[in-house]
Amino acid sequence: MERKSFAAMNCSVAQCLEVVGEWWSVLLIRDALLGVTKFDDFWRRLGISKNILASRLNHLIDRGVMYKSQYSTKPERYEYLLTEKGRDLWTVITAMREWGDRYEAPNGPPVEVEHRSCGHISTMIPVCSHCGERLEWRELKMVPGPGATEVDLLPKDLFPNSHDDGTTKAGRSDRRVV
Amino acid sequence: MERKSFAAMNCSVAQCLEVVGEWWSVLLIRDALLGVTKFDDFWRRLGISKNILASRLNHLIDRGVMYKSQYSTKPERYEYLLTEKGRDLWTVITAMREWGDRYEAPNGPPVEVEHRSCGHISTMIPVCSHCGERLEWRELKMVPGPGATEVDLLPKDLFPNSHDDGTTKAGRSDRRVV
DNA sequence: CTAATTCAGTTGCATAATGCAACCATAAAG
DNA sequence: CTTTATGGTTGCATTATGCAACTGAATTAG
Repeated sequence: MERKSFAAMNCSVAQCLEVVGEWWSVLLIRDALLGVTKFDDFWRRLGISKNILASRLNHLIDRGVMYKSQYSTKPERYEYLLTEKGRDLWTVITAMREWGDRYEAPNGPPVEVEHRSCGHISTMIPVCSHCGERLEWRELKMVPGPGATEVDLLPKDLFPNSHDDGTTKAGRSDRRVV
Repeated sequence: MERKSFAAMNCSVAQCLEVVGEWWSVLLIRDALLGVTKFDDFWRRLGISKNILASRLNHLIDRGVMYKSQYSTKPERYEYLLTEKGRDLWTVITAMREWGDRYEAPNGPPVEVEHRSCGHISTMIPVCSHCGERLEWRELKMVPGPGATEVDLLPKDLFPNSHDDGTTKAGRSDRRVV
């Protein structure tokens, strides 16, 4: 009875969790984004067990989020660096940090962000890639994308364009959208 | 030897994980954002064990992310709804979904987002709350905020303003920033 | 009127996942 | 020559997770 994997779900959120959803993984990415690279530094900063740390780092490497780079030959030593795929998780980490700042930081944000190019403290405002207006949750409507498979079992009217007439793009399958 | 808690870390990312970092929690929020409200619907859509589901829902309620609302009196039944605190996690979920779309969706995004007010498929562009320019990770500089405590053990030059002269805002403690 | 179904869980048990501490190995430092 | 720094591995104890069976109240089917 191993822990159930999210890999079979046809959902990008689930796929993201499959990569960074384990305990500690997000904090490793956070620290890596701050510039931490060495096994011992991760270990000391986080207070994580060494076996778990090794396991997480290897998983992140397997999934292409980090890679090992040799920084010493005599005692053969490697540092752990983020790939572009890993660095692109900064939006996820930043969204989490800002949510935590708003709801779980009674003494105020422990860390703030300065936008170098304008020199001011900054938060991340989400705007629409098409019209540039600020995005609000209620303005968003989920629709099936090119990778969609089935749409049954979804709450009614979330996908009003699909009447389940059998003409779903990718045909029938045992997979589920979202 | 229980699973180590992140609660003692003075970091908003860790606090967020403390609320939604457990296995399944993020998928529950995702489905709740899609309009799923009933115990059985979560169970069927996710394939989660009922005991885990009950435990996660109660945790989310304890942390103020969801609440129970009675929708039937005769068989006393409740639905699970997101609070504003919970709905505000949409940025985190969306950032995860877009990352998954980019790196873990070989057949294309299973779900896309339409921006109702402009009518087009949209992605979330992060812009600076001060200058409105698009934010890039390399343009961001982490600085201690009002809730900062200690800054030792941090990678050098990440907090160049603090020379650890003992005048840190909140004084000495065993806590660590970030 | 009885049986099956729906909804919302709870309980028991087996198997992973996690945490701790001890240990290993190389090289540099004192 | 012993200690320290770095980067792990191994063993064992404790949690967390998953599965299936069960409870219980009310509604629906036959």
